[in-house]
Amino acid sequence: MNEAERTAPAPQVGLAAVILAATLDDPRVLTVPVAGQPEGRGEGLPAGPLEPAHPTLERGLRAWVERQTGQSLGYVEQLYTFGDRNRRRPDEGPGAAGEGGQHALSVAYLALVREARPAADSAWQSWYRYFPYEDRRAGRPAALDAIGDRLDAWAEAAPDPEERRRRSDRIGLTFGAAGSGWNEERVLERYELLFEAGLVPEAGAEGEDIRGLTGQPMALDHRRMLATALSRLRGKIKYRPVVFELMPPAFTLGQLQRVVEALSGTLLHKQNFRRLVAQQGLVEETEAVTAETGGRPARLMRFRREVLLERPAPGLRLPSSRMG
Amino acid sequence: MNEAERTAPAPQVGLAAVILAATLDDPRVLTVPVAGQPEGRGEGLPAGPLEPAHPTLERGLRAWVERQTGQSLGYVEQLYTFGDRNRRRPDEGPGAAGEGGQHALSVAYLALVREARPAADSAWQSWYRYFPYEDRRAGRPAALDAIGDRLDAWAEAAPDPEERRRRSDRIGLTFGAAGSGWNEERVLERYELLFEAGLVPEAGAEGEDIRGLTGQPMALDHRRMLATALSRLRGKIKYRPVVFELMPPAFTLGQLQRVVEALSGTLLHKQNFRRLVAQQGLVEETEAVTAETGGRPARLMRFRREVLLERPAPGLRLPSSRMG
DNA sequence: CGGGTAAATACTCATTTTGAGCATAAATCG
DNA sequence: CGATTTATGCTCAAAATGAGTATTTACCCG
Repeated sequence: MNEAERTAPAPQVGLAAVILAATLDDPRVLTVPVAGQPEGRGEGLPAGPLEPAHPTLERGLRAWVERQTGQSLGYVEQLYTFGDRNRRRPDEGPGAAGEGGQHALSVAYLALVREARPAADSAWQSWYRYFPYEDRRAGRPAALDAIGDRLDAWAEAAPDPEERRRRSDRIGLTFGAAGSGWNEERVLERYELLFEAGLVPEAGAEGEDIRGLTGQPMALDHRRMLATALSRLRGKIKYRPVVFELMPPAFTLGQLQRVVEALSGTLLHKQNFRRLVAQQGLVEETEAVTAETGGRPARLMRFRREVLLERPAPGLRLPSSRMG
Repeated sequence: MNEAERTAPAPQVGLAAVILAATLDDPRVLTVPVAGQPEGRGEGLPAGPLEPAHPTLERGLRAWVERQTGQSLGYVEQLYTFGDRNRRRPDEGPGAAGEGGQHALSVAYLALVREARPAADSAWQSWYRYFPYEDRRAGRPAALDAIGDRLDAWAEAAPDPEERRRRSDRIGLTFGAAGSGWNEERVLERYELLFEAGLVPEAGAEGEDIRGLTGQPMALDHRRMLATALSRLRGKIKYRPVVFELMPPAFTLGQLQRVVEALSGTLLHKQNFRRLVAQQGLVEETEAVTAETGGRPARLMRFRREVLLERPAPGLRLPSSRMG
């Protein structure tokens, strides 16, 4: 049920799904167990080969997901197509698939769902389990210091000065150096950098401590797919009202903000956030209020679907960071 | 040399390239002749099957392009993976590949190049040849009236009122109805709509006049790939400095603006455009000036590559429209 | 060789859009 | 009741935008 078998004489085409949901404080990803993986890398994404019976790629994907997790998908978009040889471990060399051997492709999809009822073997996991350093809601994660040190060491170890400079520029660019700050969209670039620097188990890193730093690995190249999905979602949220795919039909502005913060991994200025949402016309009030939020009861809102027909590119332009 | 042969028992994986360049007033796409196509649809994109000898998808693509056109590629990014069954003509039904038959996938890439020396059989064509209604630099194209009429007729012809409303909402959304204006990024959505409405030869439309309205068709689903590329490029130009991949090493701000206008299909306010470029720190002056622009000589500028390391998301946020 | 034309470039100005706070309201908890 | 917590309303300065006006410096033309 995964793309591990890569020996057939024709290109193997696999389908994989990054299925995301969000509770108030945790963005979630749906995982399934993957057999035959190295120790500690048994978590993976729902996936399966493209079969002749599948009418389209997307329909094939939905079928696999439903079969493996029982989850039916609403919003789905294609993410990226990964070729296996891109993602060979440095120490593996040409390896199993061999030079001139067969290709294996994975077409990865992003899906956003509301309900999070795990079924069969599947389980919802916080995605910060896989990218702990991406969550800055409680401030800059301490692990970033250690990561920075290791990355710097990697840069220093470059064969020539030219390459050294390239590496440290790249570190600055992706992890935010002096001057330029943290860009929450660069999830994939950060993961790729860690991979190239050999700081993730997928790239051969050993030791338990590495998981504390760079997060839990996944089967095959699934963590890379997840990173791709987070980059896409964190970017898209700004110019398309996709968050609402993750929200219940009625919600408070506070809850909406919590979810956006959970996705982006940063905190937002509350008053400005609600001003933005309001003036964008993204939501409308319902008559109901809820007292479940702790303090003063909040008005329940609903997504205004009409906005899709009105504004050119409605999204949540994440009003500044910091501040509760 | 194209993905026409779709009978093998394993998924056929093809690679296709949308290679774009820009002269001052024309954005260009590199085309090659494709054999065995219906009358008038012999133009296509460089493409070829993924072969075992290709180390990665992207390298395979570069090899095909070089072989077919002699063009070597610089900037390349993956665009989208198309499954063939998505794109079956309504009148064809299950057709050749057959229910339960084999899939054919095409992984399409976008490439941006500077020089435009056509080689072998290839030819550079203005992309507005394929999407004439996308060029608004000389004002709203007159053809849009006729297109609008035909689309409205299609909406009217919907089987039920529900569907009719959906269709006309969609027309308004993509082609710009009252209220919401034209969004230059929706190239793909517009093409898809024309396809579904049967207003392009690829969807079975007959008659010479249709080309005057909706543009020249291409082989297979290549026009769809081109539309995908334009959507991507028109969007990306706003938040990444990709235009410079199309510019010579030194250029004037006027030339830069002409290219951006050519890509986006709209005119920009000159003074604001240069203010934007300047304050974004995207370019720096060279010592040279050129008198080749007509009036007062202009300073030659060059792209500041360092900006990639500084600003989070530098791009050209297209300062307003209208106005020379 | 002086006037007309075409760009390029420099500034101005009113509006909007941001980023940051302050202040008040309405619940719950001890 | 007073402290705490979240929701909501409003203000204000700084920065970004949209739309012009004005000036400079070529070339072209007779």
